[in-house]
Amino acid sequence: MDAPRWLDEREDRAWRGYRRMRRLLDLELARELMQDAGLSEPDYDVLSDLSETPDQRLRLSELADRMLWSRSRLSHHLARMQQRGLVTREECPSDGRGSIVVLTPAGRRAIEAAAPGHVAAVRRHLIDLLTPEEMDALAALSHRVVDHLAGPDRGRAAPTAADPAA
Amino acid sequence: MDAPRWLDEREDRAWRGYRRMRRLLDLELARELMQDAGLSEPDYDVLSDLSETPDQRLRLSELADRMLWSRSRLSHHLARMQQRGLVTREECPSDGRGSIVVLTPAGRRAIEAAAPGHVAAVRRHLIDLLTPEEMDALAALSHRVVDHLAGPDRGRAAPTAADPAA
DNA sequence: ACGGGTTGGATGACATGTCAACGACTGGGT
DNA sequence: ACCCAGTCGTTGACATGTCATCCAACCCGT
Repeated sequence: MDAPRWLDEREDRAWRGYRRMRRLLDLELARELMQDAGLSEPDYDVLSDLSETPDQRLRLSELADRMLWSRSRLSHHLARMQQRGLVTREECPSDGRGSIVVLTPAGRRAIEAAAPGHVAAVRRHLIDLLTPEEMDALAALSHRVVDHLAGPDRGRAAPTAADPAA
Repeated sequence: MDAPRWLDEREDRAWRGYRRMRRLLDLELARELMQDAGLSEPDYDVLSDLSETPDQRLRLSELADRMLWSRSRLSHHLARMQQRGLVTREECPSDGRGSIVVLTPAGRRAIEAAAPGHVAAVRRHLIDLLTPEEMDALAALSHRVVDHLAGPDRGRAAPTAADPAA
């Protein structure tokens, strides 16, 4: 990295804007969600993913993969959610090590109560501010970035340079 | 919120893509930054903001405002960075309560060593993947979202509905 | 069926962030 | 000069996330 190619003004605008949006949008959405529904964003995401599933249940690692969380983090977080009665764990019949996360009725009620308000907030602070072209651009660009990050190494080590593993 | 207007497919693509990008991009940039320079992203941001300033020094609250951090968070974080010798605190001559955060030579060296690699990573994983149109769209859209969030209440309480404070 | 390597998940120690006080200081009104 | 509401920064308690490690159960070649 001898000649560092800095960001020009246009690139800088995009990068700084992205980061500021990221931070402010998150703060606001988290604030409203907590205030209106008593859920944190991580709570919401767990409940949301579970509720989208046919039986309201998922293997812990399957859920972790979908959410891009470490198993450890999910395990800790589920412990807290379990204490609040939002989810339970069941043994996995097909794999003695595994555990299955299940949405409780209270958990279902919580996500159903929270969802409309949360979606409205997402609209109010983001979606409804975008032109159709921007919406598509954001979708296209983000998916490209995601594919680029997921592609080269399938979620493993750094792909920077010569890699002795062929 | 009687008739919850859910996200249609196009909106959903944008929203999910954004969130996935957010997460993956962060993980990767943080990982590389830590590996290459031994800095966390928060470390980098603090050093970066300080180094952009004329005298390499800023009032704590000024820095906190720029970064959109709470004073408390910044105070804690500075304590850790101070222990590593990256910054120091000085008394503020004009305000007896205030404290001034100063970049140390070691801190300057750290940011100068880290910056080229970090910028390169930002390019590699984001900037260089965008078309010029997407770059401008991202800048425009993010700034609009930021203005919208900063506007109605100047970083104060919820702007949701009727507010008794006129 | 056994043994070695791998995976799923839990756990404890620790790093980090949030929130609610608190004490020090300021500045404006009297 | 003095009060006093508001601001600055720090602090401690707590919530959350990360990392290394552990154990049990799995897979697979023998």
